[in-house]
Amino acid sequence: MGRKSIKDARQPEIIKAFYKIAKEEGLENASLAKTATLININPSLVIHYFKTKEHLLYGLIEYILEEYLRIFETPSAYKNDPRKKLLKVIDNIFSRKWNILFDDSVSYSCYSLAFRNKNVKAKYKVLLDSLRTNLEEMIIECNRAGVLSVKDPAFTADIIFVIVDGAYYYLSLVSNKREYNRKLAHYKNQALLQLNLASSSG
Amino acid sequence: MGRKSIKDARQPEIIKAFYKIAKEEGLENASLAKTATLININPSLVIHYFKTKEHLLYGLIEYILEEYLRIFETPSAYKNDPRKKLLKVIDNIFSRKWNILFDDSVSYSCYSLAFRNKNVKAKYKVLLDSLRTNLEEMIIECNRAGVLSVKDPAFTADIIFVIVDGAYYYLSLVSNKREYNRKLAHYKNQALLQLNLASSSG
Amino acid sequence: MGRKSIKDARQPEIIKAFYKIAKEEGLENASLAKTATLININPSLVIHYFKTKEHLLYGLIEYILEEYLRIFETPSAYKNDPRKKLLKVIDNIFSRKWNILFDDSVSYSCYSLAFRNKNVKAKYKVLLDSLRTNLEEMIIECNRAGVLSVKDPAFTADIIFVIVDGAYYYLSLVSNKREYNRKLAHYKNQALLQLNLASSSG
Amino acid sequence: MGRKSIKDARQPEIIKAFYKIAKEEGLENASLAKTATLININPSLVIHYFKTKEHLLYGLIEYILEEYLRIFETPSAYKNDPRKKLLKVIDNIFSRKWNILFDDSVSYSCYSLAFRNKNVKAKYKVLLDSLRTNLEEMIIECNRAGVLSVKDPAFTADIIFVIVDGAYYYLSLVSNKREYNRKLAHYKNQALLQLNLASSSG
DNA sequence: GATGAATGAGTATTCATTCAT
DNA sequence: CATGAATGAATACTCATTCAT
Repeated sequence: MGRKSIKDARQPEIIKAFYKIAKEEGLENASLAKTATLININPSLVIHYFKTKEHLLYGLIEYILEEYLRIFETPSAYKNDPRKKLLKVIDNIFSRKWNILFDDSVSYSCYSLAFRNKNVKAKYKVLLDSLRTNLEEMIIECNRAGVLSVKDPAFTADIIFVIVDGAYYYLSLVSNKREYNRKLAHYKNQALLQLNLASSSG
Repeated sequence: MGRKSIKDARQPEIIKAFYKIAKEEGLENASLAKTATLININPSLVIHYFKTKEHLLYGLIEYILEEYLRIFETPSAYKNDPRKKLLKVIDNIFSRKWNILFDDSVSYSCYSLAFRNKNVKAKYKVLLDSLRTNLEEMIIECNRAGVLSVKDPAFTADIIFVIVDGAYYYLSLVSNKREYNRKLAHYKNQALLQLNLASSSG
Repeated sequence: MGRKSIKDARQPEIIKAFYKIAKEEGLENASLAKTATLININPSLVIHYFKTKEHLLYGLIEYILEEYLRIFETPSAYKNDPRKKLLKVIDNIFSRKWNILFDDSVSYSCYSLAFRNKNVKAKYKVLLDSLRTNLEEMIIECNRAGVLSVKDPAFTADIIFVIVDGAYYYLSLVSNKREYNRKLAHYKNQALLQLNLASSSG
Repeated sequence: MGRKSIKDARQPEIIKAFYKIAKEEGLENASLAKTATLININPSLVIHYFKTKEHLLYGLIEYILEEYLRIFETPSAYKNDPRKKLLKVIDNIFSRKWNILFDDSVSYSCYSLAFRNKNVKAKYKVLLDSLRTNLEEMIIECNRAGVLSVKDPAFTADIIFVIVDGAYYYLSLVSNKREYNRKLAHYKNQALLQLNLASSSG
């Protein structure tokens, strides 16, 4: 029944190339032609796989959002220790690691599309809610295990991510490494405060 | 100094037109041609006043940042009442009013440019610092007047704006009005908590 | 001769789809891709059956020309009455029925190709001559049966189709139904005049 | 007040170039790029003068239709001789001269657009009506001068153009020169018959 | 018979910009 | 100050077609 489809391999390849261009030159300057050139294919092949640039963009957004969720990846050794797991996630969030993922113009450019595109808006809402729900569940687990006693896990998870998003909004502008780290520690402490886990200082 | 030059009148006119287009179609789709058409002038005239599109963009960013600072406008009647003034500003920030100013794709698109453009990055840093400093001074004034006793006004101002920025990052995606208002109230309360001014709940 | 090949079924299906697209969007905008999409097949399959787009176009033209000749279809009851048959054909020609077949952009677009393509030109010449010869034979039959006495049947048939083609060239532009019908009646009468069969008026 | 516009010179230049390409390669293959190349300008300059290809097409159609009306041009010496003028126009119409103007794929391609474009349809209707009205007036003048006594000048003018249009529809397919001329003479005679001016034969 | 991969040329149009007037 | 001429590069996308499976 016809030639074998290699969509599963090609589509991510193209999306990643598109992402790379967008990172380097800005989403607004990322074009089908540049993307195709990067991976040595014909521009019309990009269209073949995504129909329109818009669909490629949706592909990119989905890719980015999936990456975001990897923040919850923790060592399997922590499986039975909800407290360790939670702290590890908090560490992940307030590490340069996530920052690298998060801290680029592409995600803000994509986000800005949400204001004019319901599809994009919905995708981002799902992501931000997923982040919150995942964290909430981790808090609940800690409560259940008796290692934490947070009154309103849902709101707590919410406010933590509010702090995270607001924090990086500011930190993205900070070039000075010392200032960056000091601020980051402060913000992290505020997050831990919400869990009654803050260090004495801050 | 004589008569005002036409330049002084034309430049803001063009910037506002550019902003309007950017709001409606996205910054990435805002062009000199569209801008010129909107105010019935020749595209060359836009170049005449701004040299390049990049300079027009800087004009837009400055315009937006100036608008941000209007959040601190309070009735002159409050002049001698630092507490009232502070609360009014908090009200402003957590009102739909500021949201309308803030809550559009243009500011995020401009912000995203900061990652690739040091000039833009610097401008945004100055703005975010100004917001924080202004608020910090208001807190200090309240402390001095004895109506507040905040230990670290600088950090408090900082964290309040972190909450604000994170709050709107989430709220921009919320279409449901009730959910929106409930969340907004929560976030506002968190800000007031930082000032030891929160209502009992939250 | 055994089982019909799929080719015999597929080719007309494709031609009809191509025709439909051409009707709706104009021949110049009809593509293999759109044709294939319409009948849910792969564009390559169209090429498989027609080798090139040009051949598909020839198929379309042949299809259209065949449709034209259906104007001579008359009820079998008229078989032995040449006068009735002739009048029926004249009726067919000057009815909306033929118009619907004839009155679309596709036939004129195809016709226009005759100027640059000898193949197309020849096909159209054969058609127009066939139309004339068929009518001529009907007139001769009427002459022979004594119900008509037309001196030059060949030229009469010719001039009748000249009137028909010229008539629809004008009528295709007439939107007003009353004007359309009045003109059509006039032109029909002119055709009948050529056969000495016109109504008193006109 | 700015640079002098040369639209009046450029637009017709571009239209003629577009027409030339359309004649040679067919309207459906005439592109902005080819047009620009022909007259050594940049494709975007064509857009500068016509905004869209559609508008260029309208320009072309108007140009063609204006050319059509030149069929009524007669030597000024005939000014006071309506009979001579009328016969001259009939001569014009049934000469190769008009044929050259009329007899190409472009006019039929343009005409075919009328079926999907009200604008084009209206333009063609105006032209065909103008042709008829002009001829009608010439007949009336002849009647008044006593050199003709045509009962229904309007319908007579109409039917003459019906014959003309139908005639060229057939003749465009005739390659054989002798056949072409014989037919043309026949058709012309039919037109003259409508004016009671036909030669004895026919 | 039928599909999907892949190409390369082509399309109209938009864009920022320069320069002449 | 302001317009219009002109350019050249870039854009997303469509197209017919070839070839592998």
